[in-house]
Amino acid sequence: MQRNTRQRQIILEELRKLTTHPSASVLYDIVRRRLPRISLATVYRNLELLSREGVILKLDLGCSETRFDGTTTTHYHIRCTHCDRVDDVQELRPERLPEVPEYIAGYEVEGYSLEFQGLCTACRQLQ
Amino acid sequence: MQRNTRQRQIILEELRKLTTHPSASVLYDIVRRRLPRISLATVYRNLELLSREGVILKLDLGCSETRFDGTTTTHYHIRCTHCDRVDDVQELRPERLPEVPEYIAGYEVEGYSLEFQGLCTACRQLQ
DNA sequence: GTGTTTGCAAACGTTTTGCACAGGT
DNA sequence: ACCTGTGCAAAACGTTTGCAAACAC
Repeated sequence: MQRNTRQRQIILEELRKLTTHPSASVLYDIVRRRLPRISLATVYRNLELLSREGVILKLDLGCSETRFDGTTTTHYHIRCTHCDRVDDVQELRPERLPEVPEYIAGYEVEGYSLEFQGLCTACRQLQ
Repeated sequence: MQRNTRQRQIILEELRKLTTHPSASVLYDIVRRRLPRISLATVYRNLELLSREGVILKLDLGCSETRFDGTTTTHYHIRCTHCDRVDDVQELRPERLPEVPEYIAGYEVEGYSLEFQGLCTACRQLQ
């Protein structure tokens, strides 16, 4: 049976406050303000557990660190190729989403991931 | 000015022989049969250089290792969630590919990545 | 009380780097 | 001759693990 620890509560609470799709270590720095003795391993373990349970989303975008999303409703992301900022994509017309055949190349298809890349407003101004 | 070394030639040649989208270390093991003294760092450096030049493709799929593709023509991939095998996707109707607006969420869009996941034939039979 | 979760430190797997030497042009 | 590229070893990086103590239930 799974337990409701203070660490897990606060990790989820702080993740849900953010729209920035933080990495484990960014979230660790934030959570540490409320739980100064928490360890990075605890953050990793809870993010793993919460995403395995479908409470949060683990985002494997093209950047070095895995990012996390407190929302699990289907939506897409765009990542800045310059600063690795990640934002939600709202303006996708659903009729222009990929078709998902039951089988592709002999595989039984389970799903797909779609991620946009671009230059964010801030980085565009630096160019 | 860039040089045409034997290591670089053979790395590219062996990558292009494969349709398996190998990781750096898998390709290293193959290249080593022809160049026994080559180092893994050289393989990494050349794969990085070749992909930066647009000669090959660096695939950041959801698995632990980066995979490489000797082909740069636009196509998509499907990865087995069980064994991490990666195959090319042929059967995508282009009218059901994502639309790419010029701007999304304030970003100047550069492109997108689309990857399918599923169970390959071999892994399906083990279930 | 039991069994899950924690903090810590150490290990892990992948990728990158510093450096002196080798080799392409 | 120059200066890019190599092999090697070590470091870096993000993440996971083993363990004894702490804590939720």
